[in-house]
Amino acid sequence: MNPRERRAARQQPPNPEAEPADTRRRRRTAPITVEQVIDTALGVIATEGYEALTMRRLAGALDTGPASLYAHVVNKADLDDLLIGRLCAELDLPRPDPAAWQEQIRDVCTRIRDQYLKYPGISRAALAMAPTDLETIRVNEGLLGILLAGGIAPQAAAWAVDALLLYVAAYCLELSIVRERSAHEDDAWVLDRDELLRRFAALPAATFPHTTRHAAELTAGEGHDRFDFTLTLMINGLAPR
Amino acid sequence: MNPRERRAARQQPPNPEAEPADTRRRRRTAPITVEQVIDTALGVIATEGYEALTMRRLAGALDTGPASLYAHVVNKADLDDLLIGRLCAELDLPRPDPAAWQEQIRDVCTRIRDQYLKYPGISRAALAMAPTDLETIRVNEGLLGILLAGGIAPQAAAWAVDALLLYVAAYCLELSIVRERSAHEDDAWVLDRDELLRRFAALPAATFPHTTRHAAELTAGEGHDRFDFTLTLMINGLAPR
DNA sequence: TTCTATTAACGAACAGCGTTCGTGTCAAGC
DNA sequence: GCTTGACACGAACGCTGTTCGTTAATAGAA
Repeated sequence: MNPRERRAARQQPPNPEAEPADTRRRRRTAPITVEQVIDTALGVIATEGYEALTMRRLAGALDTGPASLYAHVVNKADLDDLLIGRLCAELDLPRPDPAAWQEQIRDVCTRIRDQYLKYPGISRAALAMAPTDLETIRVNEGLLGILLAGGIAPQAAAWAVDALLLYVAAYCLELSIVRERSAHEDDAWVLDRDELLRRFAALPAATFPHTTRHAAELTAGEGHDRFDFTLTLMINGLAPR
Repeated sequence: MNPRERRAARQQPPNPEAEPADTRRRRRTAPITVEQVIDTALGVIATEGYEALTMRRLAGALDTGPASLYAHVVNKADLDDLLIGRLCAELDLPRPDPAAWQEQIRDVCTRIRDQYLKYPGISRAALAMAPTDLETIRVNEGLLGILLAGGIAPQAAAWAVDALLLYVAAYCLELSIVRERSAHEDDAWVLDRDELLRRFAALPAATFPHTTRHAAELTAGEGHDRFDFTLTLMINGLAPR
């Protein structure tokens, strides 16, 4: 079976009459399955980051050569789609509660964020993904349902889902980049907050009055304070006045 | 002079007593300068996209080999910083007007967006950039000034600048990816809006009630409607009630 | 003017990347 | 028992960013 056909088959709604994972024995002690590839890939990403996920590295983790992967996956891009699909599939979504839609939106976005951050850098793949994957649509549907239940107009709700997901992915991507740098960067190029604050304060106050004056605010934010702030921003902007 | 020293020198505030671009002749008819490298790189990106900007391609455009570039640039990452710096330098920022802060924010963000989109894919480099570049700080300062003039509290203003810039970069990155796909993708994998609408509508209504019902809204949006919407969202969330 | 130290430019190479081709090897169906 | 088809895989291709060692040309000193 052509891997392109595999991909096409995957995009169909799940067909219950398909035979379940046949476990025939091949030359290997156990044949490689797509699920196994996804699991291994996520393992590599979790421990070494998305940048480290190469076809060769993944093949090595499966004790085989890179060519073997192409029997299960069309592309690296296709693999990316599979990974994001898996991540989305693991998310469980609340049943929309009209009275608590703001809390629910915040909750789901936080869950997506943490899911992304478990696999550093993977949000880059999320940005580039086709909006046709079933699991992705499921998450979209979940968020959309919450907003609609909250009384948001359909058009606003649809675009807001888009904006929220885009922001979450971008936030995680940026954070992963920063973390990766601070992890395995030999020399400078990476700055902790104190250093950054000092730099801002040391700028010429004539040309950068606000930056020097509010250096503290610019560098403030423990944990996900910035994330929470932006979510509040969008939710507030969305809520009918 | 070591290219790392070059980089360090670049990060200093501009020193007016530095001698201006000496145009000594080397073996080449004209020596390569950093500005020339940046110009050529931007040219490559503008016509072929950021993905096509490799050190070899860039060197080729300068009629030399890839090794020659490393006399002017530490890294590809360093080159990225230079490119974003140049883009920021070309932005002109309005003088903050307390009465029109919302318009001004929208205006500057739109300018940044268009600047990014002129060089497709470059926003990826923007996401990864160190917040120490002078031109980047200049843009930050400009946005911060507008928000402060508008009466936004310093902490909210500082974080809002962050959120806005992050969203703009992510929006442009996503758009560039989609455009690149629709440009040089042989077969499917790219979907126009009609196709997308049809797919949404064709989903099982039992499991995706909102998606099928509001497929039109989900796929709506000419030009930068989504961009404008999200900016409004954030600005509305920011404005004191 | 002549000599030397510095510096940019460059050719060649390295390790690694995604991907493809051809081949080998196994299990199932007639 | 033989054919068929799917899977695994070694080897290779054309890329990538980056480094090394060398060459050529200039700037400043003598």
